[in-house]
Amino acid sequence: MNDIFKALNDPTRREILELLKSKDLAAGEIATHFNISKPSISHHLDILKRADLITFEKKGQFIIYSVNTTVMEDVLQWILTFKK
Amino acid sequence: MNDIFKALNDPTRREILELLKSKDLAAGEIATHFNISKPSISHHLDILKRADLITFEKKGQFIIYSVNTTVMEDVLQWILTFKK
DNA sequence: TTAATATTTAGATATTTGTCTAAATATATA
DNA sequence: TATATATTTAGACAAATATCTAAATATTAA
Repeated sequence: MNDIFKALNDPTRREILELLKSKDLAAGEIATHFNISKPSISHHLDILKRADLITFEKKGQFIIYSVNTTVMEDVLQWILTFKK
Repeated sequence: MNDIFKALNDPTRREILELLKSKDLAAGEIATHFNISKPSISHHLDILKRADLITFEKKGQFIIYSVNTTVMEDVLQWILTFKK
């Protein structure tokens, strides 16, 4: 849970998740959406990976990333405990 | 939204919210639940306040804090956009 | 008014974080 | 094999963060 909130606590990472919401993308394609270097994006992807918020699959020389909605469920449940 | 995720990205602050979920509490009462100095707790409360995740009311020399569930709704909606 | 209690503000410091460039690794293509 | 492309890893650095102690502010009670 700590890793998840940590991962969500960055606008770039949240935007990456929004991008992946509509379409799986390669790391490079993700990077082109931001004015940030590829190594930095790679680092953000790593943090999202550690939080299990994204999954990836190697396709030749590309690495395709997808959002993992099952982890979102955990956050959802936590939030819901505050609704009365 | 940035302020909310920032506020949620700390185990102490999340625990403060959980405490307030069951009962409104004074700043000092909140502080006794942690092995952290009162000024540090005050700082955490300030961050939660800025995110509008808690509200407060002055009662004599005490300041009573409550969780604000309406802001939780915003996070909830954001998370829900990932559920298909 | 003076002393005690509750809380915050100020200032300092060590740790964490986001970013960069340069280099390394892996795969595909000529 | 040699070269180009895709991505990550390593290392450095500035900015943000969580914590502390000491001091300031506000309220209550003697």
